[in-house]
Amino acid sequence: MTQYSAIAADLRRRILDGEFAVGSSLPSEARLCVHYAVSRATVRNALSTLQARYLISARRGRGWYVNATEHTQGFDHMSSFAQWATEHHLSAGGRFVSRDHDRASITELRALHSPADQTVARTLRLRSLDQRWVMLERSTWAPWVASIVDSMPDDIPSTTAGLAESGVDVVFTRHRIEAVAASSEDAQLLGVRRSSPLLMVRRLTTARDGRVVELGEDRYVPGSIVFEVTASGGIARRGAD
Amino acid sequence: MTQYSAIAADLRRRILDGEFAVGSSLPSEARLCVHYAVSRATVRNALSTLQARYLISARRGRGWYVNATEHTQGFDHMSSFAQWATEHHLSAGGRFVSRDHDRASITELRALHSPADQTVARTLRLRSLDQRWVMLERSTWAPWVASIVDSMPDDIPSTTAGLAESGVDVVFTRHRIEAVAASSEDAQLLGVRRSSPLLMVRRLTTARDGRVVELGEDRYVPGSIVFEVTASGGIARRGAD
DNA sequence: TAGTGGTCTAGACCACCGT
DNA sequence: CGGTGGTCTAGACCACTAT
Repeated sequence: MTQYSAIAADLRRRILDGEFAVGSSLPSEARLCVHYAVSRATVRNALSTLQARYLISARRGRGWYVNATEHTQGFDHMSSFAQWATEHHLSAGGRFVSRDHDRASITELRALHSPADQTVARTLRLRSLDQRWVMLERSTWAPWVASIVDSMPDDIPSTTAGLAESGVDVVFTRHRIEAVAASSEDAQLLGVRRSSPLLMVRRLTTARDGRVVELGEDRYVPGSIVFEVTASGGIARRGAD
Repeated sequence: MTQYSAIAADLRRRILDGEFAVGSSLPSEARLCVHYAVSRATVRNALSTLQARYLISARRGRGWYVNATEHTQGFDHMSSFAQWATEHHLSAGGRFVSRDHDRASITELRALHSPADQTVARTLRLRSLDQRWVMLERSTWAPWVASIVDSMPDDIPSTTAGLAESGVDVVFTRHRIEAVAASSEDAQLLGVRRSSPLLMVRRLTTARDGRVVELGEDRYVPGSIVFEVTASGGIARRGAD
């Protein structure tokens, strides 16, 4: 435990305990330096971590103010389905419904940054949360990871963890969120009515070296998972660029 | 322009120009200090701003690596519908369909942090993007802003801007994203079929002093707007807590 | 072992805010 | 004006990574 993270945790606790109410200001950085007996840089490091989570915000010449009493998990911390579940003390499961190899479509090739005439792996996977099927995951895997995906057991709980074991670190994901009507296949596998609303998340995951790993399309049963985002409004609160 | 933001901008330009490819490493912090003739703290401040945008990430003992060449707009920059539209060079419109005063429900009172037996303002508003109706906005306004909302013209393009003119700065918004089926009313106003899928965003907006301003529920026509999030994966890349 | 990023110190000057 | 946060310096020691 570093000093600044201990200070951040303590300040967070004091906010949750009500010592610093929403809308009120924190002690000045100088006072915090004295109180925690550290340098100003360390105090600012602690405050920055709370600011990054939108718990507090600073006003030049005035002080640090409390935005919220709750720590809300934003997309910052969203990674893989399984990782997310673990962090929330839920058990994530998965089962491959089908795995095939196929020629990539032109759209896919462009998205995968792959040369023409490549064979990709296509998978359909049911995913559960606490033993309840809540999501259907359709993935197209880039040729260079297809064999790794092939070798995974049918009930692997996390493909991201499986890839990591093979030395493929997923570091970057872009999510696009939309709403769609359930297809017949969706409805049957997820146990919902046809054309009932599903939350669809299109993902593009990238490895550390920049290569595209997977094109994913997840369809969630409404109510099973809520995507939550906390954002500070106003204009350009972040310092730079 | 501060030094660190200038350095961040320069590094970003060099990444975009291809001098540092995706997956490759940046010069070490020490080299960057020499190159830009600044102290290490300044270099790290610059790198942090790029890291916050998921453009680069660090590996202890190894160096800084380029994640992506693109700057992707995430929810960090999401504020009000109108502000978002303006930033994307789209024209946002709005029209109040109804405005009423009503007793707050118990759920609403708790969410608004309001004492019992308060009268809230309830509004239903159609919102357009480039002259197309794409969203239906149901809002419950806290008692202390109800009169401000009452005084707004029917076709006000941005209630957030209207509130700001009255001295109410919205600084904090929590979004919860789900999928729902269109009700009869939704279908009629948005021009879609009943029970067709809509993207629903529940919002809680808060003023600078911590008071809750609005409870909102937005329903988007699919395809009109895509919510996009870019996130770095891996395990707890952020320092603390 | 040499080089890297992660953390920390003890100062400094500045722009901005309220009085 | 005094107090606040924003930026910056010139060091230091540590944990981790590669060779």
